Amino acid sequence: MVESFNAAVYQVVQRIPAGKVATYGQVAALAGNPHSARFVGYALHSNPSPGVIPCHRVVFRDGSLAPGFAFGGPDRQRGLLEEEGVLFIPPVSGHRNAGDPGWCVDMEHCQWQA
DNA sequence: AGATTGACCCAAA
DNA sequence: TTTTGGGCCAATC
Repeated sequence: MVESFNAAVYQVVQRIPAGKVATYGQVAALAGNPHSARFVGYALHSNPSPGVIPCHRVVFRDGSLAPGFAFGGPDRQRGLLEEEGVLFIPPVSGHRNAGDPGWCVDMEHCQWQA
């Protein structure tokens, strides 16, 4: 593997099946850097690769979305995920909700398992 | 050319 | 229980 960490991230994200979602940590680990979840999000933010990367399938560990989504807003993302069959659930108390207090992905049933 | 920030996640104090 | 710090790579100023 000689491709940059960035490229590895893109490969993993594209590998996520429809109707499933992966977390930044999950993608980072599959990319080969379990301790670099930060750069996963940054890679997508900086180099969305000609729109080939389904960033909307990448969510927080809690199931919420990144604060600065780039597809047109978090609303757009929820619609896309729902279209693919991802289940959404209201914010669960006792869980870390980081950014979007609106809706969270049902990680219990929709998290992508490599 | 060098320094800083940036879509995160986990562990320890 | 909450808060702080650490860890990594790449792009941008």
